[in-house]
Amino acid sequence: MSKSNNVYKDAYNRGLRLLDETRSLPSEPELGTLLGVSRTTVRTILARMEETGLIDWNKRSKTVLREPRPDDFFPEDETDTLAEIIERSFMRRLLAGGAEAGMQINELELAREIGVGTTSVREFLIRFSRFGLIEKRRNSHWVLKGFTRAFALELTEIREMFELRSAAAFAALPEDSPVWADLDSLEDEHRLLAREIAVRFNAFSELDERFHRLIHRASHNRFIVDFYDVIAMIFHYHYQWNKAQERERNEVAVQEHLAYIAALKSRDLAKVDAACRKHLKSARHTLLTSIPEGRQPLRA
Amino acid sequence: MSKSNNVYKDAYNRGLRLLDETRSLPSEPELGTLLGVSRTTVRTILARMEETGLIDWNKRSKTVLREPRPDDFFPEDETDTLAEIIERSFMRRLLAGGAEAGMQINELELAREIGVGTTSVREFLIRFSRFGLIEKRRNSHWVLKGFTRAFALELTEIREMFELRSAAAFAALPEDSPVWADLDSLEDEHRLLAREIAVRFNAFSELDERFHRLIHRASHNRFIVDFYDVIAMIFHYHYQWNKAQERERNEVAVQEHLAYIAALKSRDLAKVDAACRKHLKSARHTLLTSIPEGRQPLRA
DNA sequence: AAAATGTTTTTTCACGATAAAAGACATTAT
DNA sequence: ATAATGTCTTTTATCGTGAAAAAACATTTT
Repeated sequence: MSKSNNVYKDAYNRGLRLLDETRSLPSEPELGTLLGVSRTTVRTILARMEETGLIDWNKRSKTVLREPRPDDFFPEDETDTLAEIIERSFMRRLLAGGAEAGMQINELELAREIGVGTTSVREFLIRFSRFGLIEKRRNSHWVLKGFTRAFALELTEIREMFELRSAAAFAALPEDSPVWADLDSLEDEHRLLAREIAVRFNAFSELDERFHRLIHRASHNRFIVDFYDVIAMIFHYHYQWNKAQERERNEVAVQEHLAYIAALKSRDLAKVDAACRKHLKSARHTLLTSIPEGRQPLRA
Repeated sequence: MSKSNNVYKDAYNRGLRLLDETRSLPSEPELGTLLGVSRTTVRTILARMEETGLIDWNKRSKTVLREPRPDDFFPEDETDTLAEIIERSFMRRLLAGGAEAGMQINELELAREIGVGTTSVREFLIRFSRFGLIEKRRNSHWVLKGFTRAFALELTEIREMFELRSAAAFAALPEDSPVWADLDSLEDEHRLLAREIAVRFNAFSELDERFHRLIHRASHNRFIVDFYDVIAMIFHYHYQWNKAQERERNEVAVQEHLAYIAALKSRDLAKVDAACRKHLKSARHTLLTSIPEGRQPLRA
């Protein structure tokens, strides 16, 4: 086996959802942009849609014949990229205990366990190394540095430095910058979520990421923007395993975001700084309490 | 062909240098640590040394028979790792003009041109991507972002943020920390270089890196420490192609370093801050003047 | 018994090969 | 003439493979 056709399968599933909305599909290039794939893949998708009787396809005409049924969709897990599969397996191992700092990581073993080639695992580890959790020994194995309190402190130190700077840059943006509209709509989403927090509290993490990314982008600095990938990755997994008081935590965070947004809109740098610090402080606290480790590192 | 034996060849060359110093070689494990390779490689080296009549090898006894001649050494270029070869080729293309921003990078073409497999090129590009000069389009090619003025400004912005913080942390280190001794010996090296600057000015870049890495390490933050890799990489190539007023620039930098060191030793945070800022300002200026680009970005 | 050497096994590194996906070119339809 | 479709070519993603290098195990020497 060489390459899975998950790109096709994922695009096909997304394509099925388009059938509900229209009587006939647009042109091939248009579908390509819509689904984010090449025309080659679009044609493979159309071919199958015709085969399964979903559409009638003849050159430019692509008439919808019937609505897609649940069994028309490819199974969810066949649409994942290899990188996603490897990351999930790796993180499960890492968080499911038994992952002591200093432990060595074996490419071959990982590859066998996940059922993929070594090349993919190697590439994953190289990409993953920028998160600061693993390190390579020159022509030898990888070493796990562990998701420790020290790691969390180092991460949040940078995060705070970057976000304070980005927030200040954001507040200084001209009136006519499109980010203000983005901020307004994020504010609306926050208000909506605040009202429905009891039932939709788990929708927060996604909103959280969009909000912070918007702020970081104001820095106009690729290193700051890219660093948010590290934070996002950590918080993504953190949300999955630390469910304690999730509702309460998110409720507090939404309110902090709203205060933060208000401060940004005021363009008062002192207020922005205060609101930003307050939110980051509680975000750090949440992260730290979820790391079980008795002893605090020496450097406070 | 599968894997070159550059590890062996490089270790062999370094091993030859040991022959000058002793009558007989130490044990295999000891040689392994000394050369930074496994015992397997040590034994391959010893086998060849015996074959070429350099030593007499019988179990524990490894008697030196003669001094190594120049032709005993493997050629320099056979001791490079593939990663080094690829990086050099890539940077040469990137700096040798014709590398416009937005240009796309072709893995296969690069691999063919350098004469290596595609896997190695892919892995190199993934590793290299953290420098912020290239970016991957999801299941498609890489895009060159270009070594532009904007890049240099973003890089130096982070550098200044990190170094000011590290320098402050450094100055706050306790009296008995071993870094003060390191700083002292670096100071000596700087004084020595200052005296011989006329003839040894090109020894500065290596000293520069060691000095700044020492300071960054005081942050005790892996993200700050790792970020110096980006700076080091840029400066490494920058030094190679911008030779204008190299001697003068380095002379100034050495003096700035000495002032910076004095400030650190005084532990006066205000002085540290001032000396650090002054040096970083001229470093930024040097880097910026070497980038030919008329228009300055809008965000000043 | 501790440390070295001798031997075998495992892992890493790098390649060529192959299917999926993208992209380029030629042709046809509006 | 522009934009779509049809066809062919190139590139990317992934695997299995084999040599280099590391690591583990067994045996001998001090």
